[in-house]
Amino acid sequence: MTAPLVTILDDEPEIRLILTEALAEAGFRTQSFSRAREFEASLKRVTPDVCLVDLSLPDTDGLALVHRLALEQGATVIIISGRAQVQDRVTGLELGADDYITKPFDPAEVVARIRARLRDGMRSEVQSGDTASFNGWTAHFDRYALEDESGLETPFSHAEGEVLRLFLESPKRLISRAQMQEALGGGAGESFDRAMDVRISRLRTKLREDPKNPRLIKTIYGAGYIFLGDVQWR
Amino acid sequence: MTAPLVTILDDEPEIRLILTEALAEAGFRTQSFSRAREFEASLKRVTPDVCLVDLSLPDTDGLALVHRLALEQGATVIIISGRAQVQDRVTGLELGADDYITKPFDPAEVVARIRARLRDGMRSEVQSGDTASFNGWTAHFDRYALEDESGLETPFSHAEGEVLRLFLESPKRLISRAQMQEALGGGAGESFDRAMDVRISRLRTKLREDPKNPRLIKTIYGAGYIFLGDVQWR
DNA sequence: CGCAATTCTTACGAATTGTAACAGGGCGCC
DNA sequence: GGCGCCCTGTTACAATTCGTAAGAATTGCG
Repeated sequence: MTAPLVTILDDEPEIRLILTEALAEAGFRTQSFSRAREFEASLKRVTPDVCLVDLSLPDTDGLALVHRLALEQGATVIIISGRAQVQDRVTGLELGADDYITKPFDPAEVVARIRARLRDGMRSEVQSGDTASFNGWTAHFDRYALEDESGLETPFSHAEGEVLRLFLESPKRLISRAQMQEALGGGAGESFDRAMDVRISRLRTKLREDPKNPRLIKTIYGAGYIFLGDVQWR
Repeated sequence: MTAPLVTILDDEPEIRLILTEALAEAGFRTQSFSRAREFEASLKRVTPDVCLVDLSLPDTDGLALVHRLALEQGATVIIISGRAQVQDRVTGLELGADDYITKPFDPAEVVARIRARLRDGMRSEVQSGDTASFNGWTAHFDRYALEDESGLETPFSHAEGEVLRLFLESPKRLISRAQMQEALGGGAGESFDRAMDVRISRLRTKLREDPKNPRLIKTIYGAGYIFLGDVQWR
């Protein structure tokens, strides 16, 4: 699995530098161009996963280029432009761009928007199943199974998975009972909240927690629960 | 081909009105909600093509909702928020949102961004072949047969094919019973939903699933079904 | 009309989940 | 520390949901 390739087309060297650095740090491969000519030539050799394109180029009509790229070539195009009028953005998007970012921009947001576009492509492809690892365990939410250190899998149910997901989404943070109830069953009906205790109890058994000394799911008396453990989503 | 369905979740009536009008004019069907609860309930019946979600909701944590929608349900989510800080936008996008629009917004831009997201979805649906492969199997919908790894073919019926096609069109995504009934039987009569169970049961037999440990068609108790398996249409 | 294939309905057993009851332990108060 | 009250954990049981077998109804075809 190679890193996604992002190409940058902008005539300002400073912008190219900022973007190249930010993207490299985010784990992407990059190629940058200052002229549309060179950029289009390179497309004949490789197909980038995302193209960042500045509209105000000296040697071509940016919008026409975007149109060729997006609608004819089927590439994923993000426009980066100094023109911030709504009308500019609308026409850019209507012409086939997948996103439109205005200068000045924050590199972190550019990275986040690129990731969003890459996710889109994934969705139809191999779709990275959402799994998370923590302290020797691996939770496979796609197939509802908890994987041991040794690879042994224990299935968990939907209700258990909801609780587990909630914990893994905010580890090392106190989660109050009310929050939990709201996030899960839809706390409208004040059905006895003991259901939650049971869910957690069952989850603890599957995680093989020592009742006397829970290491992962800790109870904060009178406040809620807290999930310890170093979570890493994949 | 029916118009794409866009749902709006925002607690301000004025915003809902503006968006509903703009979207209707642009040719979309719309549904709007003021509470997250009602919104999530509706998701069990229909799957919108795009969800517009306001983050600052009175009755739930907007970010958690977005995460559930985007990663768990695989929905296309556009956040509309009053919080305009870069950090807010980045976390929103990282959590799975497909776009992030800040208030105040121009309806025309919202429409353009929705169209961009819909284009994305189309891109992968170009696959119009009537054959799909997954995990060693090949389904030939043109001649109603399921092909083995070894080339052995098992015929399947029309009803079985409908279910299989539904699964293969949205793999690795939860499909609620209601959605399934809508897609199949055409929600007419409230015929006893056991019919669906039977269809799925028969399909499972043809796929030689182990009843105790199904690998492809998984049941989510109280929620629906999910089809695992890496699908590729030809 | 008869036959066969398909599909639905019915029925009952199995799995999951919520509810209730009881046991254990923390925390304040004396 | 000891006593009670309240919060939490666990177990048992009931309600709901689901799987599948078998018979009934439907459809299609000759």
